[in-house]
Amino acid sequence: MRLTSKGRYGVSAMVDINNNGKEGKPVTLAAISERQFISLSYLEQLFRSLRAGGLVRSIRGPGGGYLLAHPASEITIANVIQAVNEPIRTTLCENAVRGCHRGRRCDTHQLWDAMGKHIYRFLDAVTIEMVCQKEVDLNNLELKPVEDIVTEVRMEQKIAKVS
Amino acid sequence: MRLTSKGRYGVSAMVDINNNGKEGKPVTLAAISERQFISLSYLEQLFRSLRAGGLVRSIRGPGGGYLLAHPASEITIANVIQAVNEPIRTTLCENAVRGCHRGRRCDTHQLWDAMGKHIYRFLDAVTIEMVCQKEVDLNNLELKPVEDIVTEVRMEQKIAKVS
DNA sequence: AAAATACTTGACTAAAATACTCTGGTTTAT
DNA sequence: ATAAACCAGAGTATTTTAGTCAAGTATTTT
Repeated sequence: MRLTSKGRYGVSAMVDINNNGKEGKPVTLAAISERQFISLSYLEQLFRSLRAGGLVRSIRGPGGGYLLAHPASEITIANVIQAVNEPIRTTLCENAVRGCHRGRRCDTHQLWDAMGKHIYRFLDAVTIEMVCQKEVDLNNLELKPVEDIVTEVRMEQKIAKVS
Repeated sequence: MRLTSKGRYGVSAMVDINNNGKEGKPVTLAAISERQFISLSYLEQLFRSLRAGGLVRSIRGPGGGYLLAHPASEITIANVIQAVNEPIRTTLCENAVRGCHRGRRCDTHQLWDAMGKHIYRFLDAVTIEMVCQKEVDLNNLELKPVEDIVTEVRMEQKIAKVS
């Protein structure tokens, strides 16, 4: 999983649908484009991925648009980010089995592995619905135990920004 | 704070010094270069930042090298990553005071803010010493309460990779 | 004093990734 | 039929990153 502004846009779009597509009315990409300041072409690209990931379904023709494929309470931020990003290519660090450099597991492997799990646990605990409900305190969530996290982590380039 | 492979290299180098510079002996960049597979030139660039950040001190001349400026138990991963990365330029999201787009705080602002804090709390809880002590379980750390976190968060491009 | 070792600094560059845009479709409701 | 709306792939400009190069300066050992 990569966290990029593509993922950010994906989440914004999903939240927009949940906020504006009440009563089963589909939301058009043109409407999302205006509200979220995302170009239509780029949205089309994003929704291609979201649709392939089973997160939205579309209704074609005039009056059509997009709907969430599941209740907002069942779609996590991790789901969205995973959907819009391509599968990963290994770059710096080989996978956990092979070790990091030339068969030797690097001294910091555990650290980056733990960090990735830590991030994932957060993103997996937050749903689209929670983002829409402003009163939810995202700073004190109940996270799933680490044992339930099945991901394997790699650190690549940019990761986050905390000034 | 950005998490990049530059930060990764920085942490590797700091861990290397702690592991190999016992008894107050300085560690040369050439030695780190060999052990960690980082080019000497690039290490020089990294250590310029680490030194400016007060994390290492140098001893010049033959027999010289670098020492940790503080005990490994007092240097956090957040410290290292902060030191090697340039100050941040705002791109997508304005700061917390100004709002996100044209004065309007975006619907997902809280989410990315909370995510940044979540990541920071982890990196601030892990010290160089902990990374060196393989028996520490980084997956179940005691984190500082959110109230004590003074950072402000922005999401930019790539953020993390969790396959 | 000379020489070797090692740190210091700034500028520069190549490669990769990202964030889009563009063009041309196809489907479906009215 | 027509228009709204989705679908798809290729392509491109920008940004960022990772890393190099060249030319120093400081310190210790011999």
